[in-house]
Amino acid sequence: MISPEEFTKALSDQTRLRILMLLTQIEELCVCQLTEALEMTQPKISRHLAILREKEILLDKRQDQWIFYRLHPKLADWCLQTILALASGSINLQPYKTDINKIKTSNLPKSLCI
Amino acid sequence: MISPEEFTKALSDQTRLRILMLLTQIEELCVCQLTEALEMTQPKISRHLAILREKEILLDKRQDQWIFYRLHPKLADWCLQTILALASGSINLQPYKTDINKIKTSNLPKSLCI
DNA sequence: TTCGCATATGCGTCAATTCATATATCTAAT
DNA sequence: ATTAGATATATGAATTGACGCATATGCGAA
Repeated sequence: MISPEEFTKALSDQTRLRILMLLTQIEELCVCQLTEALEMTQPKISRHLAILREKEILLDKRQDQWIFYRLHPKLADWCLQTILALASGSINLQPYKTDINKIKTSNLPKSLCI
Repeated sequence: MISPEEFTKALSDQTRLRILMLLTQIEELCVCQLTEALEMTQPKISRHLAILREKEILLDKRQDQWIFYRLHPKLADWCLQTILALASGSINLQPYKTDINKIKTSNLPKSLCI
């Protein structure tokens, strides 16, 4: 079980916050969607995802050629409540607000388009 | 107004978390009480208090020879909710649990004893 | 097997953070 | 004004953290 200190350290980076805030609004996202929405290099996104995955804050799953990330379904309740409280303060601020809009207006990975 | 990123950075240190968790349980505490309960040097406690004070997460008030700290009464609701969510996951864990017991069994600053 | 796409990791560097120690400041009391 | 107690700040060493770039891995298609 993650400690409060490890948890807050995992949240104490804007890139990781932006990823987490998006995942409170949109159930799952693949690396390429995050790379596009946050306008960052793929290795940078991937490295931050690895930190959140190793702490079991996010869960990854491969689907075809993409790897999708979502909030870990077994996340402790206090962790989820913390993330949701941060989201309530973030989603109307930049850059978080714009991130969400970008994701919602962007295309899904090809194979998921019907 | 503090940004989500600044706020999570302010929480991402065990000493600062221990101070904050105590202040969710006990309305106000002076520096010497914190120094004693956390068993840390006074400059170390003072430096971490300064970080929380500069971010307006804590408010200080002088009373006689002591300076008391408490959660800032104008703290944004999402900040308070975040701190309370962390507290719900922390107060039964070490070292947070023991910190609270130490404070409750320790003496108050002299002038406050009736 | 080889190619191409999506994602992950290794490494060197630079910036930020923390700590211990020493010292300064502030207040109250003498 | 001096002293003592409480708290704050400055400094420098050591650690940690994030980044860019290059490269590796994993998988499906040809």
